[in-house]
Amino acid sequence: MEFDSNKPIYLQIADSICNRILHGELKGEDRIPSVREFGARIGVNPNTVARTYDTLTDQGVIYNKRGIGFFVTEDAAANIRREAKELFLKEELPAFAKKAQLLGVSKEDIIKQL
Amino acid sequence: MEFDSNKPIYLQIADSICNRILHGELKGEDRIPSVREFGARIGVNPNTVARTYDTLTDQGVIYNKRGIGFFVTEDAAANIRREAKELFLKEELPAFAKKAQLLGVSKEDIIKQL
Amino acid sequence: MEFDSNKPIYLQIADSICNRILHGELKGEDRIPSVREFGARIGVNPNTVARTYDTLTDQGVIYNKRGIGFFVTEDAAANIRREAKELFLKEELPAFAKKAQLLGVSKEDIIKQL
Amino acid sequence: MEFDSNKPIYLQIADSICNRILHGELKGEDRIPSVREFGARIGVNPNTVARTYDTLTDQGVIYNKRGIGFFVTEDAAANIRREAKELFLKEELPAFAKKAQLLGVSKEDIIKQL
DNA sequence: GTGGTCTAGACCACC
DNA sequence: GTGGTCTAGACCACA
Repeated sequence: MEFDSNKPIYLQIADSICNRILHGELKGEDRIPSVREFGARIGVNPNTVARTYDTLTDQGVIYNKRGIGFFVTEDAAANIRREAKELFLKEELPAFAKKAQLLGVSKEDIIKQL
Repeated sequence: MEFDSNKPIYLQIADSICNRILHGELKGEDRIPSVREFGARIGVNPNTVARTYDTLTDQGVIYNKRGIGFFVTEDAAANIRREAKELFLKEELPAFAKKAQLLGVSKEDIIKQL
Repeated sequence: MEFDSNKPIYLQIADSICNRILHGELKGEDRIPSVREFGARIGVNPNTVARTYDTLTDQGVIYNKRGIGFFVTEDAAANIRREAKELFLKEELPAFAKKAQLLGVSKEDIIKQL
Repeated sequence: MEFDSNKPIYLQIADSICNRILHGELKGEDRIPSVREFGARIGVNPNTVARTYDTLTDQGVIYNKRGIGFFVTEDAAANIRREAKELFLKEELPAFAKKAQLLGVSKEDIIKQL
Protein backbone atom coordinates (compact mmCIF):
# COMPACT_ATOMS: atom_id res chain seq x y z
CA MET A 1 0.00 0.00 0.00
CA GLU A 2 1.20 3.46 -0.89
CA PHE A 3 0.34 6.68 0.85
CA ASP A 4 -0.08 10.27 -0.20
CA SER A 5 1.60 12.76 2.07
CA ASN A 6 -1.33 15.16 2.13
CA LYS A 7 -3.83 13.00 4.03
CA PRO A 8 -3.52 11.12 7.33
CA ILE A 9 -2.62 7.48 6.79
CA TYR A 10 -5.45 6.22 8.98
CA LEU A 11 -7.96 7.95 6.69
CA GLN A 12 -6.30 6.61 3.58
CA ILE A 13 -6.64 3.11 4.99
CA ALA A 14 -10.29 3.85 5.74
CA ASP A 15 -10.79 5.01 2.16
CA SER A 16 -9.31 1.82 0.74
CA ILE A 17 -11.59 -0.31 2.92
CA CYS A 18 -14.62 1.74 1.91
CA ASN A 19 -13.68 1.37 -1.74
CA ARG A 20 -13.46 -2.40 -1.39
CA ILE A 21 -16.92 -2.37 0.16
CA LEU A 22 -18.38 -0.14 -2.56
CA HIS A 23 -16.84 -2.41 -5.19
CA GLY A 24 -18.36 -5.50 -3.56
CA GLU A 25 -15.06 -7.05 -2.55
CA LEU A 26 -16.19 -6.85 1.05
CA LYS A 27 -19.80 -7.57 1.98
CA GLY A 28 -21.95 -7.39 5.09
CA GLU A 29 -20.73 -9.60 7.95
CA ASP A 30 -17.36 -10.20 6.30
CA ARG A 31 -14.59 -10.21 8.84
CA ILE A 32 -11.73 -7.78 8.35
CA PRO A 33 -8.20 -8.50 9.63
CA SER A 34 -7.16 -7.72 13.18
CA VAL A 35 -5.40 -4.42 13.77
CA ARG A 36 -2.12 -6.28 14.36
CA GLU A 37 -2.39 -8.46 11.27
CA PHE A 38 -3.52 -5.62 9.01
CA GLY A 39 -0.86 -3.30 10.38
CA ALA A 40 1.86 -5.85 9.80
CA ARG A 41 0.64 -6.56 6.27
CA ILE A 42 0.62 -2.96 5.08
CA GLY A 43 3.54 -1.83 7.21
CA VAL A 44 1.92 0.63 9.60
CA ASN A 45 1.66 0.83 13.31
CA PRO A 46 -1.29 -1.20 14.78
CA ASN A 47 -2.38 1.94 16.60
CA THR A 48 -2.91 3.60 13.25
CA VAL A 49 -5.10 0.74 12.08
CA ALA A 50 -6.98 0.90 15.36
CA ARG A 51 -7.74 4.54 14.69
CA THR A 52 -9.02 3.60 11.24
CA TYR A 53 -11.32 0.95 12.69
CA ASP A 54 -12.48 3.39 15.35
CA THR A 55 -13.38 5.92 12.71
CA LEU A 56 -15.17 3.37 10.54
CA THR A 57 -17.05 2.13 13.56
CA ASP A 58 -18.25 5.68 14.27
CA GLN A 59 -19.45 5.85 10.66
CA GLY A 60 -21.37 2.58 10.96
CA VAL A 61 -19.26 0.89 8.32
CA ILE A 62 -17.82 -1.82 10.57
CA TYR A 63 -18.60 -3.05 14.06
CA ASN A 64 -16.72 -4.92 16.75
CA LYS A 65 -17.54 -8.31 18.25
CA ARG A 66 -15.64 -8.23 21.49
CA GLY A 67 -12.89 -10.81 21.59
CA ILE A 68 -13.59 -11.89 18.00
CA GLY A 69 -12.73 -9.01 15.64
CA PHE A 70 -14.22 -6.42 13.34
CA PHE A 71 -16.94 -7.10 10.79
CA VAL A 72 -18.53 -5.16 7.96
CA THR A 73 -22.04 -3.96 8.84
CA GLU A 74 -25.02 -4.92 6.71
CA ASP A 75 -25.62 -1.33 5.70
CA ALA A 76 -21.97 -0.38 5.31
CA ALA A 77 -22.30 0.81 1.71
CA ALA A 78 -25.28 2.98 2.56
CA ASN A 79 -23.42 4.51 5.48
CA ILE A 80 -20.37 5.21 3.37
CA ARG A 81 -22.53 7.06 0.88
CA ARG A 82 -24.23 9.02 3.64
CA GLU A 83 -20.82 9.95 5.02
CA ALA A 84 -19.62 10.96 1.55
CA LYS A 85 -22.68 13.12 1.15
CA GLU A 86 -21.99 14.95 4.39
CA LEU A 87 -18.39 15.52 3.37
CA PHE A 88 -19.56 16.72 0.00
CA LEU A 89 -21.90 19.26 1.56
CA LYS A 90 -19.43 20.50 4.17
CA GLU A 91 -16.21 20.54 2.21
CA GLU A 92 -16.50 20.12 -1.53
CA LEU A 93 -19.55 22.24 -2.18
CA PRO A 94 -18.16 25.35 -0.41
CA ALA A 95 -14.78 24.87 -2.08
CA PHE A 96 -16.52 24.52 -5.40
CA ALA A 97 -18.63 27.62 -4.82
CA LYS A 98 -15.56 29.59 -3.80
CA LYS A 99 -13.63 28.56 -6.87
CA ALA A 100 -16.56 29.32 -9.16
CA GLN A 101 -16.79 32.80 -7.71
CA LEU A 102 -13.03 33.32 -7.97
CA LEU A 103 -13.09 32.45 -11.66
CA GLY A 104 -16.15 34.55 -12.31
CA VAL A 105 -18.47 31.69 -13.25
CA SER A 106 -22.07 32.75 -12.92
CA LYS A 107 -24.74 30.90 -10.93
CA GLU A 108 -26.74 30.44 -14.09
CA ASP A 109 -23.91 28.58 -15.84
CA ILE A 110 -23.69 26.17 -12.95
CA ILE A 111 -27.42 25.62 -12.50
CA LYS A 112 -27.73 24.82 -16.18
CA GLN A 113 -25.50 21.78 -15.77
CA LEU A 114 -26.99 20.35 -12.58
CA MET B 1 11.77 20.43 -8.34
CA GLU B 2 9.60 17.55 -7.21
CA PHE B 3 6.88 15.88 -9.20
CA ASP B 4 3.58 14.24 -8.32
CA SER B 5 2.93 11.01 -10.09
CA ASN B 6 -0.66 11.89 -10.88
CA LYS B 7 -0.08 14.70 -13.36
CA PRO B 8 2.23 14.88 -16.37
CA ILE B 9 5.53 16.56 -15.63
CA TYR B 10 5.20 18.94 -18.55
CA LEU B 11 1.93 20.28 -17.10
CA GLN B 12 3.39 20.57 -13.62
CA ILE B 13 6.17 22.70 -15.06
CA ALA B 14 3.54 24.79 -16.82
CA ASP B 15 1.65 25.20 -13.55
CA SER B 16 4.77 26.36 -11.72
CA ILE B 17 5.46 28.96 -14.40
CA CYS B 18 1.86 30.16 -14.33
CA ASN B 19 2.01 30.47 -10.56
CA ARG B 20 5.14 32.55 -10.75
CA ILE B 21 3.36 34.82 -13.21
CA LEU B 22 0.23 35.09 -11.06
CA HIS B 23 2.42 35.92 -8.04
CA GLY B 24 4.21 38.63 -9.97
CA GLU B 25 7.61 36.92 -9.95
CA LEU B 26 7.49 36.87 -13.74
CA LYS B 27 6.12 39.84 -15.64
CA GLY B 28 5.34 40.68 -19.25
CA GLU B 29 8.36 40.53 -21.58
CA ASP B 30 10.46 38.66 -19.00
CA ARG B 31 12.58 35.96 -20.61
CA ILE B 32 12.23 32.44 -19.30
CA PRO B 33 15.12 29.94 -19.44
CA SER B 34 15.90 28.04 -22.64
CA VAL B 35 14.50 24.52 -22.91
CA ARG B 36 17.96 23.08 -22.47
CA GLU B 37 18.91 25.20 -19.48
CA PHE B 38 15.59 24.73 -17.72
CA GLY B 39 15.63 21.00 -18.42
CA ALA B 40 19.12 20.63 -17.01
CA ARG B 41 18.28 22.70 -13.94
CA ILE B 42 15.18 20.73 -12.93
CA GLY B 43 16.41 17.39 -14.19
CA VAL B 44 14.02 16.64 -17.03
CA ASN B 45 14.53 16.08 -20.72
CA PRO B 46 14.62 19.25 -22.87
CA ASN B 47 11.85 17.77 -24.99
CA THR B 48 9.59 17.75 -21.96
CA VAL B 49 10.28 21.40 -21.29
CA ALA B 50 9.69 22.11 -24.98
CA ARG B 51 6.28 20.51 -24.62
CA THR B 52 5.55 22.77 -21.66
CA TYR B 53 6.56 25.86 -23.65
CA ASP B 54 4.50 24.66 -26.60
CA THR B 55 1.45 24.32 -24.38
CA LEU B 56 1.92 27.73 -22.77
CA THR B 57 2.40 29.29 -26.20
CA ASP B 58 -0.94 27.83 -27.31
CA GLN B 59 -2.49 29.40 -24.23
CA GLY B 60 -1.01 32.81 -24.98
CA VAL B 61 1.03 32.84 -21.78
CA ILE B 62 4.45 32.96 -23.44
CA TYR B 63 5.72 33.59 -26.95
CA ASN B 64 8.85 32.81 -28.90
CA LYS B 65 11.42 35.12 -30.42
CA ARG B 66 13.20 33.03 -33.02
CA GLY B 67 16.73 32.19 -32.11
CA ILE B 68 16.45 34.14 -28.86
CA GLY B 69 14.13 32.35 -26.47
CA PHE B 70 10.71 32.44 -24.85
CA PHE B 71 9.18 35.49 -23.20
CA VAL B 72 6.15 36.11 -21.00
CA THR B 73 3.31 37.84 -22.87
CA GLU B 74 1.87 41.11 -21.65
CA ASP B 75 -1.53 39.56 -20.95
CA ALA B 76 -0.22 36.27 -19.56
CA ALA B 77 -2.07 36.50 -16.26
CA ALA B 78 -5.38 37.19 -17.99
CA ASN B 79 -4.87 34.26 -20.33
CA ILE B 80 -4.05 31.95 -17.43
CA ARG B 81 -7.29 32.89 -15.69
CA ARG B 82 -9.28 32.46 -18.89
CA GLU B 83 -7.76 29.01 -19.36
CA ALA B 84 -8.57 28.08 -15.75
CA LYS B 85 -12.17 29.14 -16.26
CA GLU B 86 -12.53 27.07 -19.39
CA LEU B 87 -11.12 24.03 -17.62
CA PHE B 88 -13.50 24.59 -14.75
CA LEU B 89 -16.52 24.74 -17.03
CA LYS B 90 -15.56 21.75 -19.15
CA GLU B 91 -14.12 19.41 -16.53
CA GLU B 92 -14.79 20.28 -12.93
CA LEU B 93 -18.35 21.49 -13.24
CA PRO B 94 -19.61 18.32 -14.98
CA ALA B 95 -17.70 16.10 -12.52
CA PHE B 96 -19.19 18.08 -9.67
CA ALA B 97 -22.69 17.79 -11.09
CA LYS B 98 -22.28 14.06 -11.60
CA LYS B 99 -21.07 13.50 -8.06
CA ALA B 100 -23.86 15.60 -6.63
CA GLN B 101 -26.42 13.52 -8.45
CA LEU B 102 -24.73 10.27 -7.42
CA LEU B 103 -24.84 11.26 -3.76
CA GLY B 104 -28.40 12.49 -4.02
CA VAL B 105 -27.66 16.12 -3.26
CA SER B 106 -30.53 18.29 -4.45
CA LYS B 107 -30.15 21.27 -6.76
CA GLU B 108 -31.62 23.47 -4.07
CA ASP B 109 -28.90 22.58 -1.55
CA ILE B 110 -26.26 23.55 -4.06
CA ILE B 111 -27.90 26.75 -5.25
CA LYS B 112 -28.22 27.90 -1.65
CA GLN B 113 -24.44 27.96 -1.25
CA LEU B 114 -23.50 29.66 -4.48
CA MET C 1 2.90 9.06 -48.82
CA GLU C 2 5.42 11.65 -49.93
CA PHE C 3 6.60 14.65 -48.00
CA ASP C 4 7.70 18.14 -48.91
CA SER C 5 10.72 19.36 -47.05
CA ASN C 6 9.28 22.78 -46.34
CA LYS C 7 6.54 21.77 -43.93
CA PRO C 8 6.67 19.52 -40.86
CA ILE C 9 5.55 15.98 -41.58
CA TYR C 10 3.06 15.97 -38.72
CA LEU C 11 1.26 18.95 -40.27
CA GLN C 12 1.30 17.40 -43.73
CA ILE C 13 -0.39 14.34 -42.27
CA ALA C 14 -2.92 16.62 -40.61
CA ASP C 15 -3.56 18.35 -43.94
CA SER C 16 -4.15 15.05 -45.72
CA ILE C 17 -6.67 13.99 -43.08
CA CYS C 18 -8.43 17.34 -43.26
CA ASN C 19 -8.61 17.07 -47.03
CA ARG C 20 -10.17 13.64 -46.81
CA ILE C 21 -12.76 15.08 -44.45
CA LEU C 22 -13.47 18.08 -46.68
CA HIS C 23 -13.86 15.72 -49.64
CA GLY C 24 -16.29 13.55 -47.73
CA GLU C 25 -14.06 10.49 -47.63
CA LEU C 26 -14.11 10.71 -43.86
CA LYS C 27 -17.33 11.59 -42.05
CA GLY C 28 -18.37 12.31 -38.47
CA GLU C 29 -17.78 9.39 -36.08
CA ASP C 30 -15.54 7.57 -38.57
CA ARG C 31 -12.59 5.96 -36.85
CA ILE C 32 -9.12 6.84 -38.09
CA PRO C 33 -6.20 4.40 -37.83
CA SER C 34 -4.28 4.00 -34.59
CA VAL C 35 -1.06 5.96 -34.27
CA ARG C 36 0.95 2.78 -34.64
CA GLU C 37 -0.93 1.43 -37.64
CA PHE C 38 -0.95 4.77 -39.46
CA GLY C 39 2.71 5.33 -38.69
CA ALA C 40 3.68 1.93 -40.02
CA ARG C 41 1.59 2.38 -43.15
CA ILE C 42 3.06 5.72 -44.18
CA GLY C 43 6.52 5.07 -42.82
CA VAL C 44 6.80 7.60 -40.02
CA ASN C 45 7.36 7.27 -36.31
CA PRO C 46 4.19 6.70 -34.23
CA ASN C 47 5.15 9.72 -32.12
CA THR C 48 4.87 11.90 -35.20
CA VAL C 49 1.38 10.60 -35.92
CA ALA C 50 0.51 11.15 -32.27
CA ARG C 51 1.53 14.77 -32.66
CA THR C 52 -0.74 15.05 -35.69
CA TYR C 53 -3.66 13.59 -33.75
CA ASP C 54 -2.88 15.88 -30.82
CA THR C 55 -3.00 18.90 -33.10
CA LEU C 56 -6.23 17.85 -34.77
CA THR C 57 -7.79 17.19 -31.37
CA ASP C 58 -6.93 20.75 -30.32
CA GLN C 59 -8.66 21.97 -33.47
CA GLY C 60 -11.81 19.97 -32.76
CA VAL C 61 -11.40 17.87 -35.89
CA ILE C 62 -11.00 14.51 -34.16
CA TYR C 63 -11.52 13.24 -30.63
CA ASN C 64 -10.28 10.33 -28.61
CA LYS C 65 -12.18 7.44 -27.05
CA ARG C 66 -9.90 6.10 -24.39
CA GLY C 67 -8.48 2.72 -25.15
CA ILE C 68 -10.35 2.61 -28.46
CA GLY C 69 -8.89 5.14 -30.86
CA PHE C 70 -9.52 8.47 -32.59
CA PHE C 71 -12.74 9.44 -34.34
CA VAL C 72 -13.79 12.28 -36.60
CA THR C 73 -15.99 14.85 -34.85
CA GLU C 74 -19.44 15.72 -36.18
CA ASP C 75 -18.43 19.31 -36.91
CA ALA C 76 -14.94 18.50 -38.20
CA ALA C 77 -15.38 20.22 -41.58
CA ALA C 78 -16.66 23.41 -39.96
CA ASN C 79 -13.74 23.47 -37.55
CA ILE C 80 -11.25 22.93 -40.36
CA ARG C 81 -12.67 25.92 -42.23
CA ARG C 82 -12.67 28.06 -39.10
CA GLU C 83 -9.03 27.13 -38.48
CA ALA C 84 -8.10 27.91 -42.10
CA LYS C 85 -9.76 31.31 -41.86
CA GLU C 86 -7.90 32.16 -38.66
CA LEU C 87 -4.61 31.17 -40.26
CA PHE C 88 -5.42 33.27 -43.29
CA LEU C 89 -6.16 36.35 -41.22
CA LYS C 90 -3.17 35.99 -38.92
CA GLU C 91 -0.49 34.82 -41.34
CA GLU C 92 -1.29 35.13 -45.02
CA LEU C 93 -3.06 38.47 -45.01
CA PRO C 94 -0.24 40.35 -43.22
CA ALA C 95 2.39 38.66 -45.43
CA PHE C 96 0.37 39.61 -48.48
CA ALA C 97 -0.01 43.20 -47.30
CA LYS C 98 3.71 43.45 -46.58
CA LYS C 99 4.66 42.11 -49.98
CA ALA C 100 2.22 44.42 -51.74
CA GLN C 101 3.73 47.41 -49.99
CA LEU C 102 7.27 46.23 -50.71
CA LEU C 103 6.50 45.94 -54.42
CA GLY C 104 4.69 49.24 -54.48
CA VAL C 105 1.28 47.85 -55.37
CA SER C 106 -1.41 50.38 -54.48
CA LYS C 107 -4.42 49.67 -52.29
CA GLU C 108 -6.66 50.58 -55.18
CA ASP C 109 -5.18 47.90 -57.45
CA ILE C 110 -5.86 45.29 -54.80
CA ILE C 111 -9.34 46.43 -53.88
CA LYS C 112 -10.33 46.32 -57.53
CA GLN C 113 -9.72 42.58 -57.67
CA LEU C 114 -11.42 41.60 -54.42
CA MET D 1 22.23 23.23 -55.66
CA GLU D 2 18.99 21.48 -54.87
CA PHE D 3 15.77 21.65 -56.83
CA ASP D 4 12.11 21.47 -55.97
CA SER D 5 10.10 19.22 -58.19
CA ASN D 6 7.24 21.67 -58.62
CA LYS D 7 9.02 24.37 -60.60
CA PRO D 8 11.12 24.18 -63.78
CA ILE D 9 14.81 23.97 -63.01
CA TYR D 10 15.69 26.81 -65.37
CA LEU D 11 13.42 29.14 -63.38
CA GLN D 12 14.84 27.98 -60.08
CA ILE D 13 18.29 28.85 -61.37
CA ALA D 14 16.97 32.24 -62.45
CA ASP D 15 15.54 32.80 -58.97
CA SER D 16 18.84 32.01 -57.33
CA ILE D 17 20.65 34.48 -59.56
CA CYS D 18 18.06 37.16 -58.90
CA ASN D 19 18.36 36.58 -55.17
CA ARG D 20 22.12 37.00 -55.33
CA ILE D 21 21.57 40.29 -57.14
CA LEU D 22 18.97 41.51 -54.65
CA HIS D 23 21.32 40.63 -51.81
CA GLY D 24 24.14 42.53 -53.42
CA GLU D 25 26.33 39.50 -54.07
CA LEU D 26 26.16 40.33 -57.77
CA LYS D 27 26.30 43.93 -58.95
CA GLY D 28 25.92 45.79 -62.23
CA GLU D 29 28.48 44.78 -64.88
CA ASP D 30 29.54 41.68 -62.92
CA ARG D 31 30.21 38.80 -65.24
CA ILE D 32 28.31 35.58 -64.63
CA PRO D 33 29.71 32.16 -65.59
CA SER D 34 29.34 30.73 -69.07
CA VAL D 35 26.47 28.33 -69.67
CA ARG D 36 28.90 25.43 -69.93
CA GLU D 37 30.81 26.31 -66.75
CA PHE D 38 27.69 27.08 -64.73
CA GLY D 39 25.95 23.94 -65.99
CA ALA D 40 28.91 21.77 -65.04
CA ARG D 41 29.19 23.36 -61.61
CA ILE D 42 25.56 22.81 -60.59
CA GLY D 43 25.11 19.57 -62.51
CA VAL D 44 22.52 20.53 -65.10
CA ASN D 45 22.50 20.49 -68.87
CA PRO D 46 24.05 23.63 -70.45
CA ASN D 47 20.88 24.01 -72.52
CA THR D 48 18.96 24.49 -69.29
CA VAL D 49 21.30 27.24 -68.19
CA ALA D 50 21.02 28.81 -71.62
CA ARG D 51 17.28 28.95 -71.19
CA THR D 52 17.76 30.63 -67.82
CA TYR D 53 20.05 33.26 -69.32
CA ASP D 54 17.60 33.76 -72.16
CA THR D 55 14.81 34.41 -69.74
CA LEU D 56 16.85 36.79 -67.59
CA THR D 57 17.93 38.65 -70.71
CA ASP D 58 14.28 39.12 -71.66
CA GLN D 59 13.68 40.53 -68.20
CA GLY D 60 16.56 42.98 -68.49
CA VAL D 61 18.44 41.41 -65.63
CA ILE D 62 21.49 40.32 -67.61
CA TYR D 63 22.77 41.06 -71.09
CA ASN D 64 25.11 39.35 -73.53
CA LYS D 65 28.39 40.66 -74.93
CA ARG D 66 28.86 38.52 -78.03
CA GLY D 67 31.87 36.30 -77.75
CA ILE D 68 32.58 37.44 -74.19
CA GLY D 69 29.80 36.27 -71.89
CA PHE D 70 26.81 37.40 -69.83
CA PHE D 71 26.86 40.38 -67.50
CA VAL D 72 24.51 41.81 -64.91
CA THR D 73 22.76 44.97 -66.12
CA GLU D 74 23.04 48.20 -64.19
CA ASP D 75 19.35 48.24 -63.38
CA ALA D 76 19.02 44.51 -62.76
CA ALA D 77 17.63 44.87 -59.26
CA ALA D 78 15.00 47.34 -60.42
CA ASN D 79 13.99 45.06 -63.27
CA ILE D 80 13.70 42.07 -60.95
CA ARG D 81 11.37 44.05 -58.72
CA ARG D 82 9.29 45.17 -61.69
CA GLU D 83 9.05 41.56 -62.82
CA ALA D 84 8.04 40.45 -59.31
CA LYS D 85 5.37 43.13 -59.27
CA GLU D 86 3.88 41.92 -62.52
CA LEU D 87 3.86 38.35 -61.25
CA PHE D 88 2.25 39.54 -58.05
CA LEU D 89 -0.53 41.33 -59.91
CA LYS D 90 -1.18 38.52 -62.38
CA GLU D 91 -0.83 35.46 -60.16
CA GLU D 92 -0.71 36.07 -56.47
CA LEU D 93 -3.31 38.78 -56.16
CA PRO D 94 -6.06 36.79 -57.96
CA ALA D 95 -5.16 33.64 -56.01
CA PHE D 96 -5.29 35.64 -52.81
CA ALA D 97 -8.64 37.17 -53.71
CA LYS D 98 -10.06 33.78 -54.57
CA LYS D 99 -8.93 32.24 -51.33
CA ALA D 100 -10.28 35.14 -49.30
CA GLN D 101 -13.66 34.72 -50.91
CA LEU D 102 -13.58 30.94 -50.40
CA LEU D 103 -12.95 31.36 -46.69
CA GLY D 104 -15.55 34.08 -46.34
CA VAL D 105 -13.15 36.86 -45.43
CA SER D 106 -14.78 40.24 -46.06
CA LYS D 107 -13.24 43.01 -48.18
CA GLU D 108 -13.29 45.26 -45.15
CA ASP D 109 -11.10 42.90 -43.11
CA ILE D 110 -8.55 42.92 -45.89
CA ILE D 111 -8.57 46.65 -46.58
CA LYS D 112 -8.04 47.32 -42.89
CA GLN D 113 -4.66 45.60 -43.02
CA LEU D 114 -3.30 47.10 -46.21
C1' DG E 1 -5.28 -3.56 -27.97
C1' DT E 2 -5.41 1.91 -27.40
C1' DG E 3 -3.13 6.62 -26.57
C1' DG E 4 -0.10 9.47 -23.15
C1' DT E 5 4.22 10.55 -21.43
C1' DC E 6 9.16 10.65 -21.09
C1' DT E 7 13.94 10.01 -22.39
C1' DA E 8 17.98 10.08 -25.41
C1' DG E 9 19.93 11.70 -29.17
C1' DA E 10 19.92 13.43 -33.80
C1' DC E 11 19.54 17.07 -37.54
C1' DC E 12 17.72 21.41 -39.11
C1' DA E 13 16.90 26.55 -39.67
C1' DC E 14 17.38 30.86 -37.74
C1' DC E 15 20.01 34.60 -35.07
C1' DG F 1 23.38 30.20 -29.05
C1' DT F 2 17.97 29.39 -29.77
C1' DG F 3 13.72 26.36 -30.66
C1' DG F 4 11.47 22.84 -34.06
C1' DT F 5 11.13 18.38 -35.70
C1' DC F 6 11.83 13.49 -35.98
C1' DT F 7 13.22 8.89 -34.55
C1' DA F 8 13.69 4.92 -31.43
C1' DG F 9 12.36 2.81 -27.67
C1' DA F 10 10.55 2.62 -23.08
C1' DC F 11 6.80 2.51 -19.44
C1' DC F 12 2.21 3.58 -17.97
C1' DA F 13 -3.05 3.65 -17.48
C1' DC F 14 -7.09 2.33 -19.42
C1' DA F 15 -10.40 -0.95 -21.83
